[in-house]
Amino acid sequence: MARPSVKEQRQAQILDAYEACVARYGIEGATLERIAEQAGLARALIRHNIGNRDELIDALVERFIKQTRQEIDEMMDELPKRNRLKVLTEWLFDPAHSDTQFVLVSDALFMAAINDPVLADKMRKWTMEFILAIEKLITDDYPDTDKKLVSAVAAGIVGIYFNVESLTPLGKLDKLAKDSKQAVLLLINLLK
Amino acid sequence: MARPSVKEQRQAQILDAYEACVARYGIEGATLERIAEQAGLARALIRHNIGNRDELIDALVERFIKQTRQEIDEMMDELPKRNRLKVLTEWLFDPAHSDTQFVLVSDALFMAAINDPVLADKMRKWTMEFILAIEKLITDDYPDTDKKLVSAVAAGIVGIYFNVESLTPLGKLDKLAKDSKQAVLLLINLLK
DNA sequence: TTATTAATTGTCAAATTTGATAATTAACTG
DNA sequence: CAGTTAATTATCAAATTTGACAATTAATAA
Repeated sequence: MARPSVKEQRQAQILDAYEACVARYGIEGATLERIAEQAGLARALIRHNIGNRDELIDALVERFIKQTRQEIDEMMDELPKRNRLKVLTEWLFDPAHSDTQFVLVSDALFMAAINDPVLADKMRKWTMEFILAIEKLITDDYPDTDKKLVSAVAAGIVGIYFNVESLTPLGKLDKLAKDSKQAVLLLINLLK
Repeated sequence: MARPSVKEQRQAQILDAYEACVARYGIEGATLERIAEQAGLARALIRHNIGNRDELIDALVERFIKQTRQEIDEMMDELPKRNRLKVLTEWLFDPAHSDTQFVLVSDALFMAAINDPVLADKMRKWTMEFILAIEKLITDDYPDTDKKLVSAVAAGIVGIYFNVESLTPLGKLDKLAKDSKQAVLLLINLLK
């Protein structure tokens, strides 16, 4: 019939560039010009393939949630059958597994959510899913644990982890990262 | 001699408006026009009293650090002589003491610090001061505690607290706040 | 080869934001 | 009242960003 569509590749290409720009310049500083330059495309192609600014951030959020949900599932599947919580802790606080760009994008999305109730719902739900996954791990590793203890420890683990991730872009916080990991292990040891 | 200067009042007035705009529109969205409107002043007066955009954020950061440092000191002074850590925990997780605008401004400053090494140093130092204050409280309340335990618990408390504060602007996170407080209390109970 | 559909490029106008400076007004002192 | 200093206002030019649309080019099927 006609020329084949490359819309899906272009959309991915644009969102990749968008993430890089958000990480570098913040959500407001990620202008269409910069995104286009980062993607190696003409600015009009952003409009053609995705749309205006609002549609751009919508697309970014959707992809972000979809991707991270999948990655969390995969990570959970890869954990061993026993002692999963401690293995996960090693994974979470391993600097090699920290993705600066990912952290900056998620921070930017949380900030953007403050003035956008729809986005706020999505990010809240996203956070809750993560906490629930941790709670499930806890009850798997340590059944018969008091329900309130489970939710407190899960909230503590996630809080400490989120905080470290959001601060690490500042750099030079190795000690804080180590101490935070120890704090998480302290909480886990309460479950025995 | 001459007309009296109102520069100091004007500067405070402008920085107040700046904080309000940063909280509402983010650090990039806080344009000079919006700040001027929020302050009830002409845009040129911002330039006259403080300067351009860069000087504006410098002034904001300096005031932010100075003010919070003072507030932390005052808060510490107001704590009782015994059981100070638990009293502080009640204070930190009391919704009545949560200042949304303050949280949003500090979050914005952390984000801005990522591309500004000088600002990053200041925010890192600011964070460290807070952690050290907690560590001091711990050793006051529970002397003879192992040093590593002290720093781990302090990192945990601060991490959990910072995380809750940065997420609460999303709203509807009461359960997370309560669970987080419980997690902090769990850490504190390890000190006995 | 031609028709068809989509990708790509080019261009323009409107709105926003900022930096800068001149001109004017206000408050105080002697 | 006159002089002096600072506050305030008015206005301009430049740069940035965005939205929209027309024109062109490319790839495939019949």
